[in-house]
Amino acid sequence: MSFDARTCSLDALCASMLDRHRDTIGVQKPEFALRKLKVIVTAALDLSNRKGFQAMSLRDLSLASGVSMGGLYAYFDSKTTLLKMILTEVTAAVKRSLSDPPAEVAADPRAHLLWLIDTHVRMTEEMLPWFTFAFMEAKNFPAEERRMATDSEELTEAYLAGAIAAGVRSGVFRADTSPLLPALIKPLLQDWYVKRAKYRRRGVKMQTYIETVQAISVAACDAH
Amino acid sequence: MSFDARTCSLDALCASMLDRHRDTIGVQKPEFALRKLKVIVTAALDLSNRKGFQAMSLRDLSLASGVSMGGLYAYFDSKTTLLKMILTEVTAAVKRSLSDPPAEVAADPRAHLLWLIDTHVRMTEEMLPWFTFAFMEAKNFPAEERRMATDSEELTEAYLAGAIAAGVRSGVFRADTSPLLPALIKPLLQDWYVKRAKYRRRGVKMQTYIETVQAISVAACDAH
DNA sequence: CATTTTTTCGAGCGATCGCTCGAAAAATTG
DNA sequence: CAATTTTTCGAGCGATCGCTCGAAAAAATG
Repeated sequence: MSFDARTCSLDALCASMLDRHRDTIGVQKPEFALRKLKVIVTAALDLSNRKGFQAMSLRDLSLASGVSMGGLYAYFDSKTTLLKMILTEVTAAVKRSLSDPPAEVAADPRAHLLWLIDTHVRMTEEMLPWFTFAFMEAKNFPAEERRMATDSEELTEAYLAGAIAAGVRSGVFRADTSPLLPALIKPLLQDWYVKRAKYRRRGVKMQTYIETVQAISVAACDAH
Repeated sequence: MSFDARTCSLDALCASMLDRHRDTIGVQKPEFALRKLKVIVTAALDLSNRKGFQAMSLRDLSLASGVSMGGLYAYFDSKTTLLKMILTEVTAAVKRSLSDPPAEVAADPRAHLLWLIDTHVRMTEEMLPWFTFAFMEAKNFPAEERRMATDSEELTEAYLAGAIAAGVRSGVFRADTSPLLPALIKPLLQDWYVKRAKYRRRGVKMQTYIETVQAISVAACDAH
């Protein structure tokens, strides 16, 4: 299936969070819970992305979200749990969005590679604060949460590697394509959200960015 | 001049720090000061890169370096000053290493581009913990220090852009080379230190990495 | 509307933070 | 070796941290 932005909306992601943790979340009524959770998560991503997750105090979060200190703890039992909840949704969204390409795309390695690049950039654009949070903060996370982030990154790289390997086998990509290529396409994809402010400042359109990364990637492996 | 690893050693960088801040550093004798400063900086980079600069407490730093709390403040007057001192050395090292290529390299745009890539990777390898600190932590820095980091990044990109523009003018690079190319070579260079652990785990040699990034970059702009 | 349940609140707890400062230890000097 | 300077030390200060919990407010119930 092609990329569906609706499954990456704030609403959808918070609803999923609520569902995944309905046993530990103290608020019973979904309409109450969803409304507040969205406010909390929005504020948490914003504060974290500006000062770092560690530097975001729960008093900051309380003030920014308008939810009292005690109120916050109806949604998570520790600051680390909040981190894990957000991280879980990001990694799930990555897998959901990249795992099943349209049939006609999956059959064609070059199309598959182009599709992965296109979908990844669109997904990160849609979930910008989530990705900024999950992968720029990752190195300061506790061990278990850091592992979640790196596993998710390696999964993306594995999808790229799969498409490229298939292309090499079928002859549309050169046999001497560098084995480092999948690892190096990854930072090209990540730059869209890591340096988002720079590209915005320069007026770079998402479509231009996608096509440039696609061109660089294909030029590095295409058999001409 | 070509890349000189000696100017990027711990000794050289700490000596430079000492010189730059000799008026605010309370320890008079250089032999005392340099020895301790090296220990402090080494520990600070290590702790910061594992837990984040914000999360590194000065008590952690005191314990890891073997220098007492009070002793630390003979070298900086605040935690932010320590940050700024390290950042200053990194940005100076970038400018020093990349600003003047050998004459025969500067005259040839393709050689210049290859040289910038080679030199950047070698420099970041030599100063690995410094770069990890300066650019992975940057987004959580106070405004002024964050600006230092981004300015340094833009300087590197400007060097790449200069070499590529010269190549386009002289016809060795295609006229329709993407204007995004310099911005996108940057994350390829950064991946060497951002994901250093991954490349080490996979046994990727620095020379292989350099050559692959060079090949991808040239393939994206070469006139064939 | 009285009662019960659910949600929200924020002052307060112990721990830890960046940082200071007077005294001890070490090195230098005459 | 006594006197002086330089270096090192760590307990303690006020502020802030993550987190708790009993009470108030709001909503649902009968």
